[in-house]
Parts: sequence; structure tokens; C-alpha cells
Amino acid sequence: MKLNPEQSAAAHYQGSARHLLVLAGAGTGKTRTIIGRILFLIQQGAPAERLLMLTFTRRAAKEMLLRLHNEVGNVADSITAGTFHHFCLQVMRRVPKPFGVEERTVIDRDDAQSLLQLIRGERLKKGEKRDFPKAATILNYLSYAKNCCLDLQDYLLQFTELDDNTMARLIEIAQHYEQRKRERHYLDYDDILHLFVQGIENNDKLRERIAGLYQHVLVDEMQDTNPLQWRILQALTQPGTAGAKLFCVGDDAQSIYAFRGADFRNVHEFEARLDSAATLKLQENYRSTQEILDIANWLLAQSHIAYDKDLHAHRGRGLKPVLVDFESKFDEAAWIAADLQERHEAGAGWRDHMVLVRSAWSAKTLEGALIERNIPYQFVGGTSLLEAAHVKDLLSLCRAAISAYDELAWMRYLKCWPRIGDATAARIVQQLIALEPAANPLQVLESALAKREDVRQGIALIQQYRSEPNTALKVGAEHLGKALSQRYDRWESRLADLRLLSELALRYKDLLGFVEAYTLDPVSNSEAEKTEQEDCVTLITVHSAKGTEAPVCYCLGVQPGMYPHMRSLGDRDAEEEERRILYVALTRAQNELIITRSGDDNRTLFHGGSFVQGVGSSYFLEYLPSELVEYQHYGYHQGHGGGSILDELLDFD
DNA sequence: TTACGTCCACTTTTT
DNA sequence: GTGGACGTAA
Repeated sequence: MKLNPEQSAAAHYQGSARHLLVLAGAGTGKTRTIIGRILFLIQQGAPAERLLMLTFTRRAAKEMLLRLHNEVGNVADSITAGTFHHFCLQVMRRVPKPFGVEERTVIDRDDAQSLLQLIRGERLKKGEKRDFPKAATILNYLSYAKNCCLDLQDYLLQFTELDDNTMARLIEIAQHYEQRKRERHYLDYDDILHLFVQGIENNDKLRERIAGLYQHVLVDEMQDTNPLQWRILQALTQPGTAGAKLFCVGDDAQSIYAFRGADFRNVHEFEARLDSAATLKLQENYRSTQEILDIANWLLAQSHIAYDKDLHAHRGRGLKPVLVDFESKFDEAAWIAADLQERHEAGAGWRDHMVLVRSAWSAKTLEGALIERNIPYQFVGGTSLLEAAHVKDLLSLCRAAISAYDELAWMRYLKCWPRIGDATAARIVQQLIALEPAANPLQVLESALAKREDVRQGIALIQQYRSEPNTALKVGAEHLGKALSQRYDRWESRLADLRLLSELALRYKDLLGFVEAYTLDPVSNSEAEKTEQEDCVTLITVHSAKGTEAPVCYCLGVQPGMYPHMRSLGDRDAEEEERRILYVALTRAQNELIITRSGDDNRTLFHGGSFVQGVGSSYFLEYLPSELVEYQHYGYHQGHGGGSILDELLDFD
């Protein structure tokens, strides 16, 4: 593998420092450098199984493994690689006892939210519910506090403006939530990291054993690690003689996960926090042309923070980025679709195009336009759980069959059937959780739902095929059809999804393993993976896009109210993070960058009738120097081209 | 007790 | 355009 001098200095580092931080700007070959490091370490005689590679997102983990496989072949399989969550869970599954995670089921965010909502409903009186923070909000608070290693009350006092009573009730709800998770043997995403840290910090022998397994720990996207994850790294590297060496790669200008507790002091204070550490830099950009980097550099230079980034294009000059204005988001979507089609007809592959969106929601209009023109696309990112409702139903059947105590799964499964609602389901769940560990839940169903043979049969069928996940899912899907074909439209196509799910289950030896793997890596992503080989346009959220690139990139909806997002206005740090999000979006493009925006979403700037003022400039591209882009606009757009006689109608009530 | 209608506020990003 | 809280008919 070829590395430039900067990259090879990092990958082949053999200096006196024990730990190394590589500050790598966008497109400077971060992944390449990590892989180069792994190759080097193996050449130097480090056993591959003694290397641990941690990433932040599943996507990054997959990408890294794929590229590693291409470079070193089967040796890649012996390297432990995955997300922080994946790694911690793997360890805890091997030695569950000291971590206190025996028999605990992992629940995804959706389930965590349902559980919290259940408790919120139990603890609040009727009239109180309306103005009290919703389950999703409460979960955000809990999650943030936990990931930042903050006491919940301290966090709430510092970062929210809740009144004393609300705060007290919220803390009470949080305590009940923690208790309920223990009672029902649940682990949420945050518990995975939290219990792991607790386990190793309170047990020196255990920590030494785990830390002793690895000679080197490589961390990608270091700027996105949060305080809880920092403690994991610390525990793995610290213990005197046997600890691992760190090799971390990151870019503070691409830190976009502060909402999840990411703390780029992990990067800034890297050397100060560790005993023996050094820092190296990568500054040569290999991805984009200089015109694209110019606009990205300009964006960072506008900030009050000194990012100290001035990306230089190794490839030299190319086309100027294009900025296009539209009257409405529909025009915007239609134009992008047409432009894509034009390029395709001119011979470009669909796969050379990527559309970056701020949120899953803002991609909807474009999806419509793409479908209309029969343009193949894949959507990456966002939580498209809505479509997966039927998938979750089937999974809840599996989970219910595995554990009588899985309250959330039972509630969901039971409510699939007609004439069973909240009340009946809750009654049955009460009986189930009172059951002796050895008893079969079918007994409860026989007495409580004597006439509902089909409800029981579903559970019985799955129990029968516990060790054949593929068959279990196939049979379960057919059976669930009896309950769900009425409830959902297009049941046939949904059934096809479920069959796909059972295909995926072929790789697993038992149902429990499959369900757990799915929870950490839902099928929506695996489906995306399936289409990855096919030639299609990629529609992707900026957050998911970090680390990816494409020859032609469209940044959609780059208008006031979006960058920075209106929800961040008024919070200096949050607004700054929005700048970095836009920076990540702009630096994905290799040859052509097309920035589009539309005027009809401006109302999002108005909140409660008044204009929300930002701390800094409330729109990042407001003072964009005109020589940096090629400007076009389609249709009438307020503020450009003089307006129209029809404007006189605007003040009509 | 379930299923359905109505009014309301809200509409980011990921493990 | 949607999901949650709440009221009401079968």
C-alpha cells in the first residue's frame, strides 16, 4: 500500500511516545493510515488477534473491515473490530457475571422509549402529562448524562431550565426506569457502555485480564468519543506494564456528535491526559479539487474557533461548486432528479452520485422525485423505524417466545391480535412476570386467553424452532400474517421483508443470537448493504456520510433554518456544531459540488410568531463570497432578480 | 375494554 | 403531514 510521507510517518511511527494521536483533516486518508498502521504492526510481529479496532458507527466498522480484508485477506478476520458498543457487549457476553449482565436482553432506542413512556404514564396524573417532557426528551437527558458521566440532577440543573417540581418528578421517573430495566432484564444502549466501565473499574483483576488481551488499540473518529468511552480507553491502556498502546485518528473540525456527549477535549487534551503521548498531522487532501476545499476552508475561517485547518488539494484545480436556488423544495427535488438523469444518460454511473441531507425527513421530497423518474437509490441513515413496524412485530414474537419476562415484546406481540388492546395485554403481562423462572408462559395464555388458540400457537411454534432461527422466522412470519394482514396495507410486500429477515437469520445458530445482532444492527442497514453492490444513487444523512465520498455530491436544503438548524439557534456550541456538519457535507465531494436550497421552508425560522435570533450569523452562507461559487436560480426567488407584480398580493389577509 | 375520532403541538443527527 | 393525549360509541 502506498502512503505519502505524512501518512507513513504516522503509520510507521516508532518514536518514544507510547500513544499516538493523528490529527487528520477531511479527505487526507484517515482510513488508509489506520490500515497502514495495522499492516505495519503485523509486519513488526504483532499477532493480529492482539489488535483491537474501535469505531464509532457501524458503517465505519464495516467499511474498515472491508478495506482491511482487501489488503491483508483472511488475517483481517482475527482482528477484533467493531463499535464501542459491539466490543463491550462481546466481552460482557463472555464473562457476564462480574458485569451483572447475565440473562439480560439488549433493547434498542425505540424499546427504551416505550418503556420510559410506560413509566411516565404510570407516574404522572392525568392533567400533568401534557406539559411534562415527553419520553423521547427524557431519554435524551438520561442518555446524555450517562455518556458524559454526569449525575442526572447536576446535568438537569446545568443544561435545562426545568422547574423544581418537574425536575424532581423527572428524576423519580428516571429511577423507576432504571429499576424496571433491572427487573425485566433489559440493557439499553447506554447500559452497555456504562456497565462495562463499572465492571472493569471496580475489578482490577478483570481489567488487567481484558487489557492484557490487546497490544494495540486503534480508534477511528476520536473526536466523537464521549467521556464514558474515554474511560474505556483509559482502562484498556492504563494498567502499568500490560496495557495496550493507543493509536487514535480524528479531526476536531468534524466533531458532530456533541448531542450524544462527544467531547473533543479527548482530542485537544490527548497529550495532557496520557502519560506518554505524541501528536502528528495529516494535511494533504486527496479527495477533492481546490475549488471544493476553498469553500470548506472559507466556512471554517468564519468561525470564532481557530480550527487551524487549511486544506490543500493534492489533485489541483477543477470545477467551481454550483449554488442553485429554488422557489420550493419540490422544484429543488425535481431539478436534482432531472440533473441526475441527464448525467446518467450522458454515461455516468448512478453510483457516482451522492445526495447529502440534514435529516431523514428532508430527504422525503427527493425520494418522491426519484421514484417518479425510476432512478434507483438507497437511503442511508436516519431512523426509518416506521417502515419496520412489521419487522419489529415479528421480532417481538421471537423475544416473547424466548423470555416470559420481556414485557415490551409481550405487549407488542399480544396487541398485534384483534380484540386485544392495552388493558388485556397488560393483564397478561402481569401474570407472566409473576411466573416462576422455570414455568412455561403458555400456561398463562391457556388460562387467560382460553379461546385464542392462534395467539398461543405463535409462541409454541417459535419455541419449537429456537435453534433454527431461519425456520422460526419463516414460520413466525406466516403465522403473524393471520393477525397482521388486516392491520397493515400491502401485507404481501411486508411479508417479503420478513422473508428477507429469515434469510439473514441463516447465519445464526440460535434465535437469541440473531435477535441480539439485529438489535445492534437493524435490518434497515443490512438492506442498504444488500443494494450497495447495485448501481444506484446514494441518499445519505450528513451524520452517516462521514468517511464516505463520491465524485458528484449534492448538498440539499442548505438554507436559513437548516444550517444552522433552527433548533440550535441561541446556543453557541450547538451552532458551532452545525457549522462542522455543513463542513462534513461539503468535503464529501471529489469532483463536483452542487449546493441547493429552496425558499419555501423559511417559515421554520419563525417560532411562535417571532424571528429567532442566532448568537453568531444565523445563516452560514449569508456572506459567501460570490467568486467561490457559480450561482444559478430557477423560478422566482425572493431577494433575487427583482420580484414580481404579484408581490403586491402578499399582504392580503 | 377496544377502536376510532378529534384536537393539539411538533417536525435532527446515532449506538 | 403525524403522533400523542384524551373523549366517546359499540
